Amino acid sequence: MTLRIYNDLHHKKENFEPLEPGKVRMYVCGMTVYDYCHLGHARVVVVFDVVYRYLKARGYEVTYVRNITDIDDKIIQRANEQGIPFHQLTKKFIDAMHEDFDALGVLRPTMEPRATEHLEEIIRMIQALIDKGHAYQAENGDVYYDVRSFPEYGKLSGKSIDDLEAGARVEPGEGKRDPLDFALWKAAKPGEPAWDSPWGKGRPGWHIECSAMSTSALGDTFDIHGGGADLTFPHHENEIAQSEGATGHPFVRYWMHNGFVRVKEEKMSKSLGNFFTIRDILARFRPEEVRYFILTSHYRSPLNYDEEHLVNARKALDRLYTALRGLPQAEPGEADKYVEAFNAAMDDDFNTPEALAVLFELVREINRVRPENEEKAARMAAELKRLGDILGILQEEPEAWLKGAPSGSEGLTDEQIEALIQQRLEARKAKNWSEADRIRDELKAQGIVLEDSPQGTTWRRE
RNA sequence: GGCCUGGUGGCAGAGUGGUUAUGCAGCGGCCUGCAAAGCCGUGUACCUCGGUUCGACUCCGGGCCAGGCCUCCA
Repeated sequence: MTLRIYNDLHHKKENFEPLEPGKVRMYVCGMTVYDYCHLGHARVVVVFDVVYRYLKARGYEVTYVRNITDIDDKIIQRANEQGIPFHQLTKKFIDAMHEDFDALGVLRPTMEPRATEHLEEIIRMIQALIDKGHAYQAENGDVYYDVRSFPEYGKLSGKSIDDLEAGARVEPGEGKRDPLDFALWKAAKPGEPAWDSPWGKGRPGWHIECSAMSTSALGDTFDIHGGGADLTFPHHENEIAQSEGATGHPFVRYWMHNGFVRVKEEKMSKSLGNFFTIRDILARFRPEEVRYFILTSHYRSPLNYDEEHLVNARKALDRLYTALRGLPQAEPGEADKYVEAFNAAMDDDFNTPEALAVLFELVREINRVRPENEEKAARMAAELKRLGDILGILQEEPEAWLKGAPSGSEGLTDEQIEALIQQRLEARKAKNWSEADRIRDELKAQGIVLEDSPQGTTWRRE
């Protein structure tokens, strides 16, 4: 079977063939760290975390690079507002970002390069662009990319230079030869953080850092470049112009962009102010619920944020964990049909909704088999858990999950619940059904669901 | 204005030229002291108008609607 990936460069699914057999080099645009991450950021990192996990599960050796933009206009502005050095601000939000992503079960990338630690590569690439006639220094000291010098400009976003030209704005005092030209190096203004360069003190533009860090880590040409769909233009278009202009080699083989998170049919974004930070959401929902919710829609489709959907995610996960509950440890097996279907779904451009559907089909089979053949059910359950791991779910102890309370909730302790269950057991022995039902109703009112079986009574929080 | 996505059942959300998505919710049954969980069964669907086809939700064209990019944005 062949893995197929929707390549945004050609607007179609293509067979995935890495540059070097058995190895995958992948770069994803990470965060600009001037604030807490919101659900839109969570989607990018979860989506590409699943890509990373699946490629590894498929046997590839994956080098996964996700950068951190730790110097830019917004960072400087925010640091000035707070009266602190910019690196103090970025440290705070890098730490917060790691906390959030770790909570969501996102594996750390192979490398997390920061712009401020790669000035040398950035400067070298800008110099190469100047040497090859793709860039120039303007009178104000800034260095700009000469878009007209790169005939293929627009090939990723499907825009023509002339169309862009019509709508382009010219900011006064920028010194660009052409309104479409973009800054590679920004000359320092008084009081701004600055680094030495052949063009005087200044700092790198946003686009060049990704080109420099990706190619220095992964080579002139690498396999996958990902990011949010809003980066297609101009960020990724500019990356292509910079990297191919500087190296003379093709830059990226497969471009992948994930769709937006929406709130009431509108893009969730900082500028619209309709965003929910990851930590806001994790105060009310468990990380795995958020992760599951993200994976219920295909990565290129829009994802509508709504608390009801998180509640639904919880119920769906309950069903998966219920199938795992109470089965002995076993080696994965007896589920080849489902494993094949799962892989087929993932091979089809990482179709996680389809892959999840396969998991539920496997669950039904486990529940059917369990009464007759617990050993077999256990092997199938182990397979379910292994597949879940590829999506980054189902790794908790089923009992712990099912008894787990939603974040931030209060209520009865486990001990109080167990005590009430004991009381009810006594009542049931005495066939005092009304008392038994009273206790069960009382617990139900507290969000505790009891389940009687021949093996005894189990409970869970709903 | 230019360019790009998408419009599926009560909700969410895949997919396919003629056959059950899946989850939640609903309904009937089994199980249960009664429930819950689970299992079995079941209903509601493919924006609109044309076209291609033996046959289209699925392909093509128009329309309507929604979202996005064209400026920082994951």
